[in-house]
Amino acid sequence: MSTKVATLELASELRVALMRLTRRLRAERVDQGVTLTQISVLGALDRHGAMNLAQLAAQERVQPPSMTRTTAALEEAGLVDRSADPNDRRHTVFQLSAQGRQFLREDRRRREAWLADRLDELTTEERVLLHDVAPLLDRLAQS
Amino acid sequence: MSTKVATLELASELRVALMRLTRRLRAERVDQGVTLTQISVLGALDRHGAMNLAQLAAQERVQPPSMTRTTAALEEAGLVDRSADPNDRRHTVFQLSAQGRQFLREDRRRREAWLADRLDELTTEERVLLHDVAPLLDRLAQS
DNA sequence: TATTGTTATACTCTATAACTATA
DNA sequence: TATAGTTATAGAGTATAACAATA
Repeated sequence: MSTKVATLELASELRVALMRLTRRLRAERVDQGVTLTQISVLGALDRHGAMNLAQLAAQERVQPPSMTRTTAALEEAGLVDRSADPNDRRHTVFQLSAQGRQFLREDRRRREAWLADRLDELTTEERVLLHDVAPLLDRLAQS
Repeated sequence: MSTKVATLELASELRVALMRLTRRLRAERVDQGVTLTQISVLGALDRHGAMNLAQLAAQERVQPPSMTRTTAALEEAGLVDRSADPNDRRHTVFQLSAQGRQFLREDRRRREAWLADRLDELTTEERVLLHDVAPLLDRLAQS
């Protein structure tokens, strides 16, 4: 089936492009000391409010031990607060600290500087294309 | 400027989506023992023929020491051959071995299985979108 | 001296397995 | 027993700095 072949080729092209761009992005972390993964968690807490570790791990599609590391780093940096859920003390609830909120606010102006600069060089059509494709990529990641 | 704000938001959405999907893809490596990064290098050697280490590193947008690791793993797996360039013995030329070529041939049928399955669930329009965006992502990675 | 590639070292991100605390 | 989270351990992928071999 030629449709299937096209799909396999597309999968290959797409994956290679994704890897290269992700690698490039990781090299461009703007703020030393706060990684892209950590910023992603801060953004999730900002969008969805306080969450426990399992919820954060599910949201970010990582295993709990990976999230333990990320939240530990964020807590040490003073960007999130942790508290035990009074109803079930096995749950650890994380939320943005005032400093974390401030970080996101400041970061919003300068983050993604490299990618934004590249996007500015694109045509309007290309930006529309990327805008349309972002939620699709996210859906693929969560399927 | 609202255009600039939109660009920053787009950069953020796009980056988060890229990270999640890349993470998901890395978790789905089909063939145990050969990683996605290694397959990417095999593909580059297949497309562009023999290359030295610096050329491979530039092609994959990594630093030379990173590529040294990758080629060492591929050589140990018997998937690439190395030889000294007779004209300049500082250059190490890498090429696909017969086994590496065979690996790519077999892999072509089964690789990207997870992503291909997901892509098959998409509409034709969505696949067209991804097909159009793949080279754009690659261009961004190389800019 | 300059260039190519490797080695030494370290950090990020991820995972699985085993453990602790709580329910 | 079952669940939530942490710790221990490991491996892939990346980087910079220092080095060896070759030009």
